[in-house]
Amino acid sequence: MPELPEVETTRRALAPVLEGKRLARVHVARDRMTRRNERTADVIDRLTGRRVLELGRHGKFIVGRVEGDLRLVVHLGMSGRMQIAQAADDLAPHTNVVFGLEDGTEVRFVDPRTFGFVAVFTIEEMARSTVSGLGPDALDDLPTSKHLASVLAGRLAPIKALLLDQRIIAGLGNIYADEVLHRSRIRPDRAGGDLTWTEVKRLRASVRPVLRAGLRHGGTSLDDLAYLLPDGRAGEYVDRLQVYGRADRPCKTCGTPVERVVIAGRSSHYCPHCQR
DNA sequence: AACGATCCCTGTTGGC
DNA sequence: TGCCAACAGGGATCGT
Repeated sequence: MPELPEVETTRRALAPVLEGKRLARVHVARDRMTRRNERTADVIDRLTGRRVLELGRHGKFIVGRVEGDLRLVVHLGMSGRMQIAQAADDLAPHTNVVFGLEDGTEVRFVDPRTFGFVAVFTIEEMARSTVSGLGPDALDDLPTSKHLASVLAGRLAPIKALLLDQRIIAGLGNIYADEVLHRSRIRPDRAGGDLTWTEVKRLRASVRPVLRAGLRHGGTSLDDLAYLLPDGRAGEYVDRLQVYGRADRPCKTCGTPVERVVIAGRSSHYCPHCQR
């Protein structure tokens, strides 16, 4: 599932291919992918002939600067992945958007479930979009424990749900939220406002190590149909997951069977012995 | 305001 | 064995 480590891995692979290059041709095979713009033609017309100046990221959103004060916003959704290919190469199934460069290189957005999207915004549109409502980036701009404690104070929602709220911290998804909570030794169903100061500090201290570990291993590929690296390789962090997807299997720390519960409509995995 | 539920979408999985 | 319902999940939206 593309979360911060997968998105950052993707961004790092695409940056040298796209930065400074002119988009000669933009093809959209599924209109749903451009639903954040009024019309598909807006995406195509605004990008065609313009150069991508810089490729950045905020949480799970890839945000590129494009000539003409435009922003290219890409979200991989849950099944999206980018491919770097040549124009003559066969198209993979569900290739929904193609960015063609002048030298024949193509960046292809493959997304079977179409939860991902491509948008091109003006600065004004950007300010009205959800991207501007994102909380600080979980890796590059992680809030202090103090700030985190003040945001969590009084909140009754389970900490797992709050970690998934992109307005609080941007970048954690279902997998890494579970992993962060395991490293923090905090049960996912604890009310956010009930965490002690010590627990908030432990939580804060766990976020970046977990994300960096994911990043080091190219992210998490649960199966080869969902997220893959732009070169086609699978992310290998899946082998190092402590709890996510490991229901009824032994906790790697203590051997207690991992439990699976549903919190805020998402499956949550935790060790009932390590996490209190 | 905060929080939970529902929907979107399609490949995969589990049950009968 | 074969079919179909259930499931997975990020984010938008809606109801309470």
